[in-house]
Amino acid sequence: MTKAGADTPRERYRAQVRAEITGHAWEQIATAGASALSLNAIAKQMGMSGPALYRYFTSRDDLITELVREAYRSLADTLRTAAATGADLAGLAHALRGWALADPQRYLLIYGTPVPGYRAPEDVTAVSDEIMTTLLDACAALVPDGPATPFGSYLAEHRDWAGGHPAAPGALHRFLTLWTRLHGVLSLELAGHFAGMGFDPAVLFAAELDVLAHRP
Amino acid sequence: MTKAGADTPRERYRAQVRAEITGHAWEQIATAGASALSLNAIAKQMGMSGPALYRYFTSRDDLITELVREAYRSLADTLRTAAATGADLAGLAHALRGWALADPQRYLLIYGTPVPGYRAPEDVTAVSDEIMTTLLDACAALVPDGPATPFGSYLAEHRDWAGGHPAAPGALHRFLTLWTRLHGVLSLELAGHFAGMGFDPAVLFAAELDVLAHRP
DNA sequence: TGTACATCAGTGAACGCGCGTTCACTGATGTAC
DNA sequence: TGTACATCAGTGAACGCGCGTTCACTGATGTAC
Repeated sequence: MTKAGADTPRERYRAQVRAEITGHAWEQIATAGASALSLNAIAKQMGMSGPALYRYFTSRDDLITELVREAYRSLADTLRTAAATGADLAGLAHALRGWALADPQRYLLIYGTPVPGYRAPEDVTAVSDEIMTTLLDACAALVPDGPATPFGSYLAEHRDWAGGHPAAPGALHRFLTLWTRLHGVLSLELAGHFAGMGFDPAVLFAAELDVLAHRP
Repeated sequence: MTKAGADTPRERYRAQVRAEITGHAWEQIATAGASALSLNAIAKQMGMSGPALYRYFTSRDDLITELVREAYRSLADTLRTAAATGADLAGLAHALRGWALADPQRYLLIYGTPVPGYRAPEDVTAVSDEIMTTLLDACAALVPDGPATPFGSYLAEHRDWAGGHPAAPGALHRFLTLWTRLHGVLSLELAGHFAGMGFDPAVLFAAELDVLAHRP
């Protein structure tokens, strides 16, 4: 067969080198941002010639795609693990914040300004959905449910994105505001826009989360 | 004298060419993002040789700085004009949204993922403060004022950023949540993260704004 | 009003750089009998 | 266990490209007497 899951020495070696490449790629992104990612620079760091990387990634875009996949996968795992160990909505939110602060450029790679001309591959939508579902579950588990709101009713009629999730309108509303509000605080913080303002972004984050845990 | 404000034909010509350069720069940014900005490409578009632009900007970073300045200036003017014609907080928010949607990359240039290695110049903070002040004024003008909140009290003790603005704690809280919440919705919308979700981002924006107009 | 001079916008050649990517190749690793 | 062959990781040279930036220059525009 020699298919995807095979575990020959060569396969293992390939996987290891691929991991080493993405490792250096993440370092590079953390330092200089995604637009500065260079295959040749990575090769140099690894003590290899540039063309060698083409054994592992068919192009620069292919490597970026892998990084995007890894980022989504990592966030989804982080949230799923937190949920599995009993975290409620607030716990998930703090897990999200921790994940974002651990590597700002990784967060910004998927939720920041899109790389111009780059289009995310199809298969990340599944992982992206997993992230949403985990958060949506936590919203639905909250009692009391969010009160009936005009926007909640509107969402109940535009819930295709929820993929058949049986969440009540209040939960849908809560999820969307959670997502956008936390992202608002996080992205401004990561971009340095609170620098020198004299308050702790963590307190603002907690305040926004506190509101969300009680009313949408 | 022949100082800054002079209006000789040559000065006017210089100003005009500078404006033409930034015009093409904005087009380029709107198409391919800030990281793809190229002096040579702009020169080609204008039918000039590359080095000619160095008569007008000392470097690529200098041009980007000018664009950042223009963006802040433009947003500050938009909000100030709206406020001067009687717009309340909701009116300002809609002006902000209109400004952002008119040129997404312009919004993202100042509020999106920072260009790696680029540091904004000192003198934009004044314009940035003007933007904040306009919004803070509108928050302070709202009645009833926001209720006393733990975060409001916290901000009252960490209000250096408000630059001596006589806003009550509730107004400070309201301003910060306004900023982060609207940015959260706007930036995700501009980055295309709501694409295919089946609801209208404008409705979400309006819902968030509606909450803010009544309680923080 | 006309001439002499200074200013300055724009050119073209050049420098050095790093990029993504291709290609024909070497040499080591694994497989089949 | 040993030999013949196939696979495949990695190299080095090369291609074409566009970038930011410098420099010595030409020629037009403005200024001073």
